[in-house]
Amino acid sequence: MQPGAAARTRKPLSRKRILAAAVALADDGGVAALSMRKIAAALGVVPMALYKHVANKDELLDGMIDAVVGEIDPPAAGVDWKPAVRGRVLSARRMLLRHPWAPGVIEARMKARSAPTPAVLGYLDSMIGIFRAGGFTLDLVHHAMHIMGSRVLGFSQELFEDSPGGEPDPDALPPEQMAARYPHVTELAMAVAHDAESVVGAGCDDQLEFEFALDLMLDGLERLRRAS
Amino acid sequence: MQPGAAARTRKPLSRKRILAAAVALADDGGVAALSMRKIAAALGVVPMALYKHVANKDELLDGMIDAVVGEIDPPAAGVDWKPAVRGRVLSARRMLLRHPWAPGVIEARMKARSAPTPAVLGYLDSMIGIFRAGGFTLDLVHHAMHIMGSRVLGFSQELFEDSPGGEPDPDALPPEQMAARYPHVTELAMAVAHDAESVVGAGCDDQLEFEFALDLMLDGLERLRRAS
DNA sequence: ACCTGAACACCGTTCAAGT
DNA sequence: ACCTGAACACCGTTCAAGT
Repeated sequence: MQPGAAARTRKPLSRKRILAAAVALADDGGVAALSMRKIAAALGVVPMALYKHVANKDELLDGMIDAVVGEIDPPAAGVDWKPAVRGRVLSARRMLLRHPWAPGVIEARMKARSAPTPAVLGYLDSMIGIFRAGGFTLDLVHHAMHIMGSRVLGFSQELFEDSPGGEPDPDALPPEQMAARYPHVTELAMAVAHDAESVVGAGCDDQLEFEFALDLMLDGLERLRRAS
Repeated sequence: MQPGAAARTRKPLSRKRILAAAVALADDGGVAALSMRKIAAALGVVPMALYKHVANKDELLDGMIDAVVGEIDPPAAGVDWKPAVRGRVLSARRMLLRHPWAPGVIEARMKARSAPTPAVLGYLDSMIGIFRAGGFTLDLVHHAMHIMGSRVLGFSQELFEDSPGGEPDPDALPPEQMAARYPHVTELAMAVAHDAESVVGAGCDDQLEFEFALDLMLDGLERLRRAS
C-alpha cells in the first residue's frame, strides 16, 4: 500500500462523482476536450473503472445533461404565467452561462436519439404546464413552445459576444478594411461600443439584450392569448 | 499506370472539390462522422493530399461554413424591410435544413475563435443593412439582431421533431407511464398529432411554426420601430 | 467474481524518406 | 521541389488475463 492510496480511495467511485468531474472538465475546456481517459485521470482512476457506472460516453453525456438541467430553478408557485415563464427562462439562461457546452450536447443528443433526456422532458412538461395554467389554449401553447425554442438564424446571440476564452483572431482584418467590407456591422459595433477596445462586441449588455428579446416574445404571446 | 488511375486523376484535387466532398459527407452522417481520412477516401486520394489545400481540420470546417452560408439567397431588392428580412431568414432556414450540421459548426467556431467567418459576417452585415434601410435606429437594430439570433431555451425547436434519421429510442417509456410522468407534454402531443403514430412530434407543421414565430418577432419589431 | 492492462480500430497531424 | 508512407500521440471500447 503506497502513500496516497488511502486518500485516493477514500471516496468510492460513483456515477454522481463521475458526472460531477465530467461537468467540471467540460465547463473549462469545452466538450471537445472531454474524454473518458481525462475524466478517469481527474478522478485518479483507471479509464476502464468508469464503465462500471456509465455504459459508454453517450450515456455519460446524457447524465451530464440531466445533471445541469436539474440545476434550473423549479417554477415559482402562485404567480401569473408571465413572471413564472420569465423566471424559469432566466434561470435556464444562468445555468447555460455556467455550462456553455450544454446546448450543443442537448442538440446532438436530440439529433442522434430523436428524443430528449428525461430531465429535459420534465423541464418542457413543467413549462407547458405554466402556459396551460395561464389560460393558453393547447394550440397557442404549441406555438409558444416553438417560439421559445426557435433560433431564427440557426446561430445564437453569442455571435457578437466577446468571449474571454478564445484568443484574438490571428487573421482579423484591420479596422479600415473591416469598415469597407462590412459597413453595417462596423457602424453598429461602433455605436454599441463607445469604449472601442474591441471593434466587435465590447460594451454590449447581453443580459439586457436577452431580457429585451424575451419580453418581446412574452408580450407577443400575451397579445395572442387575449385575442384567442 | 493501373486501370482507373486516369479516371481518378481526371479532375485535379482542389479546395472547392474538397469542401464539396466534406459538405456532402456531413450532410448525411453528421459532422461527428466527418474525418480527414474519410474525405480523402471519398475523393480517392491519400489523406495527406488534403493538406495542400486546407491548413487543417478547423480551417476545413471554416471553409464548409462559408460554402453553405454562400447558398443563402441575396436580399431582395426594392422591397420593404419586413419582406426583405422575412425572405432572407426563410432562405437561411432552407439552407439549414439541407445542412443541419451547420449551426453547431458555426457556434463551435464562434466559441473557439470568438469571431464569425467572413461569409457569416457578410450575412450579418447585409441583414443589418436591411434594417437600417427600413428606418430602424442603430439602437433598435442592435436589439433586432439579438432577437433574431436569440434562442431562448438554449435548445432549438427540433426538440419535438420526429427526425427520420435516428432510430427509435430503445428505452422509451410506454405511453401510460409517459402520460403519468409528463402530463402536459402528452396532452400537447395528443392534441397536435391526431394521427397518433408516434406520441411525440408527428403531425406538427414545422414550417408553419417557424413562420409563426418569425412573424411574431417581426410584428414586435415593427411596433417598436413605429414607437421610436 | 471483480478489476484492469494490453490491444484494437480509429483519429489529426508531423516528419523524414522517397521520387 | 514535390509527394506520401510510416509514425506519433491521441481517442472509445473490447476482451482476455490476472487477482
